[in-house]
Amino acid sequence: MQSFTEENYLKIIYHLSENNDQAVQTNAIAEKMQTKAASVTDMIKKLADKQLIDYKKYQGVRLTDTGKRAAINIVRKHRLWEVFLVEKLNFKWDEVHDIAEELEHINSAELVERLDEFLSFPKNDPHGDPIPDKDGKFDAIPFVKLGKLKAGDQGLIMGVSEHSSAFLKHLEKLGLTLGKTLTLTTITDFDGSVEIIVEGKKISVTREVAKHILIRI
Amino acid sequence: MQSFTEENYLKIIYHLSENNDQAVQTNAIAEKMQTKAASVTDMIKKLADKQLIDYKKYQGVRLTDTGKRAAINIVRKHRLWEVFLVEKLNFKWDEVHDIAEELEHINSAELVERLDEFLSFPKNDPHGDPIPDKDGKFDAIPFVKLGKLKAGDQGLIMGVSEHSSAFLKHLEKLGLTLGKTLTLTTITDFDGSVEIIVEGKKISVTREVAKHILIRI
DNA sequence: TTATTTTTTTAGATTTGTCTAAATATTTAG
DNA sequence: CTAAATATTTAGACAAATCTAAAAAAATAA
Ligand SMILES: [Mn+2]
Ligand SMILES: [Mn+2]
Ligand SMILES: [Mn+2]
Ligand SMILES: [Mn+2]
Repeated sequence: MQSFTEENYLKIIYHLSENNDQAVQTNAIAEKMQTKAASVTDMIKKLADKQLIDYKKYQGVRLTDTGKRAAINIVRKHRLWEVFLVEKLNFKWDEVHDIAEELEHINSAELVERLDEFLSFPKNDPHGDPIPDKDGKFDAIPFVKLGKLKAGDQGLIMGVSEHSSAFLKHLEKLGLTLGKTLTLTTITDFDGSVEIIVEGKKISVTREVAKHILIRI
Repeated sequence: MQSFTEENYLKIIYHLSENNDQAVQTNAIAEKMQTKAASVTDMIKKLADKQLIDYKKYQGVRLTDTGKRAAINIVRKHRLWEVFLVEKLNFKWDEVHDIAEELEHINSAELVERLDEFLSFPKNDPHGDPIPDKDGKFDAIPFVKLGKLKAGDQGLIMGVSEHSSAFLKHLEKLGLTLGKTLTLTTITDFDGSVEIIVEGKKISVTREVAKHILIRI
């Protein structure tokens, strides 16, 4: 079994290598963990000793199969707890992340399976992210970022790539929640902001925001 | 905020002083914490520095008001999570304690209040123990231990004073679960075991078991 | 291809919670 | 009331996770 800290490192390494199979750099981990590179090097050695990552000095790290399985299990728990908090305890989607950061470390396979069942085996969490099944399998639905759409394109909001409370509250206020259909009308060259229509209403969205909205066409 | 370890010490000190207002001894804490007396002395000093306990060398410890409030809040969380596990996730009463030992440290006042509401503000946990409310208040229902009843006495099983899985499974097998009515027919002088009638069936219960069954007459 | 910048690692300390062994205080028994 | 037994504390050490400062390697630029 891993400590909380080890689990957090594994999860962060997993997320950093999720969308590209490069080795993950010490500094990237340090930034996400909000710690110093020297501390990361220490922990990296420990995880390598435990065969949870492959590591060669100065070459960055990669999760081993065992490490990846452990990381995905933590992600699974995180997302299931988020569903629980939103669906059963009526939290809003911007309120659940920090609590799930704690709950994801609770250690009971039986608990996770029963929670999954209690929630009727949800496929996605409140932010649209896929929930891995017991065996770590999940299908990543393909998406395009709103910022990459062209004028006239139409699509469905299926997720976000930024999970801060501030960002999620902002989307909520704009009415840009999961499942909503939108049409892109104009792209402003000047500042990269986009005009969209959602439920008949015209909305302007800055480039920074558009970058983090995931669309299925 | 306290560390997990500090919280566990507070909870144990609370339970050790629950039924008598004596100061709690170092060795008693050490036994419950499954650690050494020297370690307890170290932690005691730390908790005293934080004004969570009153401590004079060689004199044992007492919770301060702040310490007691913190301890009761942990107990509240423990018991609410146990209700959740039994009522919502269909765990048995002998399976929930260890998981609740972890869940009780999750840190979110909002979560606790919403969980309480989700469970319809339960008054007792699956073992009959009272659940303190938000302000730490609860009423301890008076009870007599089965081992102290006299022949002919009748009563209701309202709790247990031993929470090991082995003990709870044993009770379950005997049909001695919360809410059952029983009548004591005979006390055996020889070994202190008692004969009882539950739902028409005659059962013999050893002294050791009878000592841990709480009865309301 | 050298020099500069960036990244990573090492060395040595610190904090938290624990331990063993030894010293000291308190309680119990004779 | 003294001696023995028990309970508690101190001293000194250790493992985990972190830090700062300095050294070393790698990447980038001139
Ligand atoms: Mn999250
Ligand atoms: Mn999420
Ligand atoms: Mn319990
Ligand atoms: Mn209980």
